[in-house]
Parts: sequence; C-alpha cells; structure tokens
Amino acid sequence: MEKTYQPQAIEQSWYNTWEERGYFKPQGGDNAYSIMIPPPNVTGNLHMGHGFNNAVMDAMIRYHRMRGDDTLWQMGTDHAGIATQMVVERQLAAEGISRHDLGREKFLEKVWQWKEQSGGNITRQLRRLGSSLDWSRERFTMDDGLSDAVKEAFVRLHDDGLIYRGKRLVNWDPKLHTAISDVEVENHDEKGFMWHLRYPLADGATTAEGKTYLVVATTRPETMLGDTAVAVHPDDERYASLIGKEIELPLVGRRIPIVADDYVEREFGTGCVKITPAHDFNDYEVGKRHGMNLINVLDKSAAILAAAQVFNIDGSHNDQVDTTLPAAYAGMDRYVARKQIVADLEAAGLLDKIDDHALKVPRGDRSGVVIEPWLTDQWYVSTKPLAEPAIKAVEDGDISFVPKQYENMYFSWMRDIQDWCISRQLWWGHRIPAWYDEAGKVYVGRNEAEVRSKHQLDESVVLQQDNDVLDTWFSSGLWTFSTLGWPEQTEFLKKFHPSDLLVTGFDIIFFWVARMIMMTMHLVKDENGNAQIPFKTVYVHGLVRDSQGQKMSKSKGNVLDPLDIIDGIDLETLVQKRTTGLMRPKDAAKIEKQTRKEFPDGIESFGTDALRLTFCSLASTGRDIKFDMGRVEGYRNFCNKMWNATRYVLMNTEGEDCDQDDSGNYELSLADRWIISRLQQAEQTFTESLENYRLDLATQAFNEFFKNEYCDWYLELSKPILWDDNASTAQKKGTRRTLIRVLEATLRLAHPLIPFITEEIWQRIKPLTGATGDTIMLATYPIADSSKLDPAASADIEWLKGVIEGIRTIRGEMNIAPGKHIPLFMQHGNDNDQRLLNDNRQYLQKLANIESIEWLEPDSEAPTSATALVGKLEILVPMAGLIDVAAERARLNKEVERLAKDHERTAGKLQNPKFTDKAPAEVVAKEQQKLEDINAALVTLREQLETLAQL
RNA sequence: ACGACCGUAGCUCAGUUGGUUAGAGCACUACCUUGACAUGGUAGGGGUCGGUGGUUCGAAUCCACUCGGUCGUACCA
Repeated sequence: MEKTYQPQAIEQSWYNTWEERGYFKPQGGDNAYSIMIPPPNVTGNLHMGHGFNNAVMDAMIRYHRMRGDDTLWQMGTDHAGIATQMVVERQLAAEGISRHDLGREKFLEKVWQWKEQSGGNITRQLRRLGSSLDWSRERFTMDDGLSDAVKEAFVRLHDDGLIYRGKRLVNWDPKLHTAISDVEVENHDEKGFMWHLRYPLADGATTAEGKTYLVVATTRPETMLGDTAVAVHPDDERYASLIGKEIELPLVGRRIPIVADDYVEREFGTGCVKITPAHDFNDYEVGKRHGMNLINVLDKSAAILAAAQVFNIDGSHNDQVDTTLPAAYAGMDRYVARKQIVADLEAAGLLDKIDDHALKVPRGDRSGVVIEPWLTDQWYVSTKPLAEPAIKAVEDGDISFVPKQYENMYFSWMRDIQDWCISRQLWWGHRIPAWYDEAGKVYVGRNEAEVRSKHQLDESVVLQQDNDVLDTWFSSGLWTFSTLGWPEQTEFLKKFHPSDLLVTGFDIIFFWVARMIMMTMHLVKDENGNAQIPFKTVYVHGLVRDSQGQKMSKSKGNVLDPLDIIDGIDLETLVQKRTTGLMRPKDAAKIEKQTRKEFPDGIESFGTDALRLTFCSLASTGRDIKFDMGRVEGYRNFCNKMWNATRYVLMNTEGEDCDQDDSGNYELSLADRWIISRLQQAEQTFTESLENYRLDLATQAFNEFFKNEYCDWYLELSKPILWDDNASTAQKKGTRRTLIRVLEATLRLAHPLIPFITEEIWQRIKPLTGATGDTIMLATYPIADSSKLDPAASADIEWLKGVIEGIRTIRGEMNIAPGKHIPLFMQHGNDNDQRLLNDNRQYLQKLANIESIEWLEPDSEAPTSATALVGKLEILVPMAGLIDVAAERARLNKEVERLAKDHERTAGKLQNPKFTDKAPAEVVAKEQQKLEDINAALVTLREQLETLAQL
C-alpha cells in the first residue's frame, strides 16, 4: 500500500466499478426501502446543499442496502421552467436570435438539444459525491412518462373540481412576462421615498381642519391612476364625517369614494390610504371587502396603458367604468411615469411633501426587476380541501418530521394556505391540457381527441390549446409516484411507494413537501382505496453557511463548490471562479480580497470521504451549519489514520494464518476479547444513531472507536504478542484474526458514511478475513452481538490503561524521554492489582517502556519516587537521577489541591441531610464511594509529599 | 411586532430522561522522527455553559424574565 492516503487515486474508479456492475439497483430481500432524490435543477450546478443532503441520503441508503433491504434511491432531475428557458434564450441571444424569432416548436427543439448536451452536468457531479443512486431508473420531469403523469393529475384534479381558472393578482415579472411563485421573489431592503399627495375632496367637502383635500401617502405614486378609493379607519374621528363622501382623483378626474376599513393604521402617515386593488395585494383584499372594481393601468411590461382595463372583483369584465387615462402617460415605463406624475401633481399644487422611506422591494430572483402585482388569468389549485387530509397525516403521525419542531412550521403554513397559482407564461414546461373554442369556452382533457369525444365537438369546432405551462413545482409535487410509473400500477410503484425518507431543506417545506403530501394523498390510493402518503419521514436539514455564518451566494463571493474541496483548487483559479459572472462586477475586488485572505493557499484536495464525514459530523438537529474547512482537514487526516492502521494490520497478517479458513485453533488475548467487546458497543451506538438520524453521533462513535480504542490501544497491545518470539502460534493467530476481523467489521460499519476508503481497504484485506462477496457495498451490515460483550476484559484493560497513563503523565510532566527505559514499583495494591500485574507485565513493559517491575509488600521500604494512583494502587517511578524533587512536589501539590477541592464539594454534599435524605440511594452511595476514594488518594499523596519534604 | 431556533474552550460543534472533575476536532504549549501513521505520537494549558432570578438535596440541562444572533410570518399605505 502507498504510504499515505490518496483519495484521488481510489474514489473515481470505485464509483465507476460500482455503477458498471449494477450495485446501485434494488436487489435485496422482501423489505423495501426507498428514497426519492429531491430532483436537482437540470441547469444547476452542485452546491454545498447537495453535498450535505446527498451525504445524508447515501448514508441511509447504503445502510439499508447492507441490511439486506430491497433498496431504491430514485434518481431524477427537474426541468426548471424559467431557469432552463433563460439559459437557452441567453445562448440564442448571443447569436442575435430571440425565442420569438424561432417560434415555440423550434425553440423547444433547441431546449431539448441543450438538455442533451449540457443537462448532464449535475448528474456527473452527483456521482463524484459517491451517491449510490439507481441511474438505470433516472427520470426527468419532462420525459414522456412524467408528462403523462402531469396531464393525468391535472385532469383528475380538474374533474374533481380542484383546479379552476381565474383572474387574480399574481407576482408578475415584467421582464420575463410570467407569473412567478413566492420563492422566486426576493425581498430586498432598499431606500425609497414616501410621497404625500393631496387628493381634493369632491362636492366642496372639507376636513375637520377645514382643508379641501385629504393627504394620502404612497411609495408608488404611479399607481394612483388605478385608485378606486381612499380608506380611513372607521374609528378615526378626523375623517369620520368624510366617510361616504368622494374624492376627485387628480390627473384622472374619476370620482372615488372614501371608505372605512380597519386595515388602516391611524397612526401611520396621515391615516389616509389610497386603495388600488389591481396593483397591490393588500388593496385587493380591501377592494374585495368593499365591492370595488379592479382598475388595471399597467401592461405586461409594467408600462402605463392607453386606457385602463376594468374588472369586477370576481374577475369578470366591467364596462360600466370609464377607462380613460391621461394620454400623456400612455406607453411610459412605470418609473418614467412615476416621475412625470409626481411632477404633474407638484405643478398642480397637489404634492404635499416627499419623505425618505426604507422599504422592502420585491425583485424576481432570475430577472432582478421589481415584481409587479398584476391582474392576469391564471390556473389555480384549490388547496383547502387538499390541505385537510395532509394536515391529518402529520397530526396522526403517519408522516413525521425530523426534527419534530418543523411540524409546527408545516401546520402553521397549512392552516392558512392560499390557492396555488400553477400556470406560467413560459414555453418550456408541461403545456396545460386545456383547449378553448372560438367563444373562449374551456375544455380540459388528456389530449385534444379526448376533449372532442368527451364534449362531442366535431372537426368543425376549432380548438386552441392553452399557451401556458405549469409551474415546475406541479410536476415536482408528483415526484414520489410519477417516477415509479404512475398512473400505471407498476411493480415498482407497489413495492416502493410510499417512500421511506425525504431529505430536504426547511426552506421548501411549503413549496414542495406540503404540496407533495397534498397531491399524493389525493391522487394515489392503496389497494383498499385509502390515501397513500408520499413518504413516512421528512428529515429536515439546515442551510450550509460559510465559516462566518453568512449565507453562501454568488454575489457575496463566498460560495464553496464541493468539488473544489474534493479535488482541491489553487488560489488563482478560485479567485477567478468567484469573480466571474457576477451580477455586480464591481464586487469583484472585494471578493478577491476576502478570498485571498480566507484561502491564502487555495484549497487542498481532501477527497469525497473526508467531505462526507464532515457533513455527517455536522448533521445534528436540523440547524444551519457553518462550514469549517478545518474539520474537513481533520477528517482527511482521520482517513489517513485508517489507511496507515491498515498498513500495520496487513504488515502483520499478510502471508500468515489469520484463521481466514475458519480452522480455529486460536487463542484470544485479553486485548482481543476487549476490542471485540468494544466493537459490539460501537456497532450498537452507531446503528442506534443512524436509526435516529443522528449522523453526527454516529460519526463520533465511529471515530472514538477506531482512533481512541482500535488504533491508540488495540494496535499497540497487539505488538507485544506479535513481536514476542515466545508467544504461541495460537496466541499469534488469535491476535492476527482479531486485528483483521475487527478492522473488516469496522469498515462495514462505516461504509455508509465513507464509501470509498472502506471499499478500497476492504478489497485489500478481504482475503485475510474469510469474507466473501465482490463488494463491501453488498456485504452484510454488522449487528452488535451482546454475547461478545466482555465486561471483565474491559475492566482489566481499564486498569492497564490507568497504569500506563499514570506512567506517561509522570514522564510527560517530568520530562523523561518517552524512549528511556525506567524501573517501576507497585505498592499497596490488592489481590486483583497483583493478578493484573502478573497477567499484564509484558504489556506494561512494552507499552510504557519499563525495564523492570517490582511488586513491593506493604511494609517494605519504597525508593523515593514519583507517584501515580490507580485506585489504591501506587505506581512508583523511582526518582534517582530522573526526577527533580521540586518538580514532583509541584506536580503532587497540584493534584492534592484538585482533590481537596473535590473533597470539599463531596463532603459538603454528604453532610447535607437534605441530600442524603432526598437523593436516590444509589446517588448517595456513589458520592460516599467517591469521598472514600478521594480520602485514600489524599492520604497517599500527602505521605508522598512528606517523604519528598524530608529530602 | 409575533413565532421558531440558537447562545457551551480562540474557532466549528456534541452534551440523551437534571446526578463524578462539562467533552470532541481544529488552533495553542512542551517533548518525541519509536519497526502503521509528522495528513503522526505523548503530555499539557484553556470554559463562573450569554445574563438575572426561580424550582430542586442537586441545573449547561426544567421554569420565568432579560440581552444578543439567525430564520419565518407580519413589517403595511
């Protein structure tokens, strides 16, 4: 074996081997276990979130696969409507072509071409993480099967009265010309203004103060063209007499009423609010309460219309209201119009004042432009009826969240769920299966032929399919079952649905998790006709943040690419990567500076296993994690330790009889029995931790066992036997057998977390272990065997450790070279101590570099020594020529001081009758024992100090 | 403003139902190239567990208040 661990040399080739040999396919026993991957965006690139959730999912998948379950990790990607369309549009734009030049059909061909060429990026990257996904069943939300599922779902929901079309306010992106969802809107703090406008009262009315106008405050003066009322608080005495009177809307000349609504805050501004139901979500609600019209004054690009469009609150067309708008603003962009309108109001003496005002501005995350609440015809899913069973499924525990507190988040959202706008004005996506006749009547069906036959429409009726596509989340909502072949009742659907585990971030509980639950429960039934859930457990993980706790983002330039941690990256390349393609190029200098400061030498290559171990170690309670590169390095070093421990084991077992043929005739030493016992405990803890989704505790248990027990102690304890010419063949065989078999079991135990190094080592040691099988991936998962627990061996080893540590402490603090062989005395021990000495003399001499050990009778004179205590047993290192008296006294004094403090605390407790009366007897007994031990130790140490004082 | 979560060593994090001297990794100090490993070993230093008050024989752990941080919803014209 190479002298150091080199992940680059092993990881990719093992992955290729696994995939080629079909190990990722379901192939276990009767018990099915499945996870559906949250479909990554096909335009996407790997980020730390993927790294994190794949580490978790793959750990669970590999664990269950090794447990013998029929295990499916379903792979697939989603088509990411807007993102993909924009990528291809950008490409076309470089050639000077717009999608409209091409037309819909041709454009979609281009998108598919792009997908074939570039859509595999993310899937290649996921392979680098070691994820054991079933690639043979990979799906894509736009493939034929999933598209059929989408149509089927749409039609069924429509037939069940749960999908409808309506005119509503939506988040409209005036650049991309589509509705977008709330998650695609980012609210930024920006500086703006509050314009105070004077709205003249009609019919000579005056305010209580005698003014002929009301002052309304607004951040969006241009929307005043669409005002339908001014609202005041019903209890506001200042305006009580004006309620029901009218305003003459400036510039427009339309009359609008003054209404009372308790939405208005009396204290804010002037207490008068202009109401524009067609351009503001809050105003829309006010408008609904007062039966106002919706007056839309903006076109799809957010420019002012030549004439307003007026609708009744139910969305129907209204031809009663005058649609005249001032001609001067027609065609002006909203911000140009804003300037002009303010200027015109000022000229008319209607501008009261302008204040600075900080506000949240909603911007489209793709386009960066300010989102406009805009009135459009859209398709909606009626969510209330779907939410009810979905809430119940979680209440009843059919679905549970880990950690549990996320259930509250789920409930609170589901309780006031809004109808879901599912249409998008894009070309790339699932086209809505609805057709219109020339009169505008809509028919829904799986295809045009079905629509015609269902509604008896012959060829003479011209049908036109809806131009819009469905929200990408609509197809994602079907993910757990559409990927398994629904609406066909496939074997896979029967076997693997409901899935077992969903691993996802809390930020999409609403947008994805909740919708999956609703869609699945409505559409998928079991044999008994009962609603099926999509998954039993939702594991919610936190966000991966940078080392400062900042959210990682391209614009902050603090993004880490998991592949750069795996492969390493030099500083210049990293700087370049972080500073290209920025939304604001002027940030480049700052980002460069901060990158050079944080990674002066770039990033080392740590390998996938170290990265995965880091994610697992941080995966505790669903909280955000600050990514710490130091930890990756630590785990890389840990892998190196595994590598080198293996070299030691191989060095001592290759070509030897390790009982690989199960011939027996071996003898287990104390150390062998102890490490085997300890292994059972590690297996127990590790498995329990996995079952509870505490990968951090599993990681900890593994490290603790492998490094602190197996490497630090067991390997050392094996040396005195293996290197002892007098040791018997049976003893050596027993030790070799234990060395190799414990290592082998440990590899299987840890394989779900660190697949590559465990496979590499397993293959190398396999012939010596008697293990069979072609891969550790499909080897049996270790299960703790309580019959192998050996408390007696553990107690003996604890004694041995205590003695050795006592000697090492003396050496360390007294500056005795570790290699110097020293004599040792023991005194005042009991029979057990004496037995232990006799049994373990050889271990002690070898591990503590002792030249001789002498057991002193209680009454015999001991040489002046440095002392360590193991229980009552005194470990004496003679000082002659080795130890400075003053130093030893200082050391003992420190120890006495510590014990004295402890004594005081413990004695105090025991003297307190409240404690002795009320505390459980075993706790009291424990304290008593402790006090005795402290007393004994103090007596011994003080005697020693006396002795030293007399020198 | 409301709700959730968090605050433990210089840094990143554990700490199960209250019960020895509050742990790990990284960083730090000293010593050590010894026949698996310097991507290492051994020993060591470092914490009044954000603060205050309470419950309790006993609180990092439970309760109340408070300060600070993160996130979500509402932050409104």
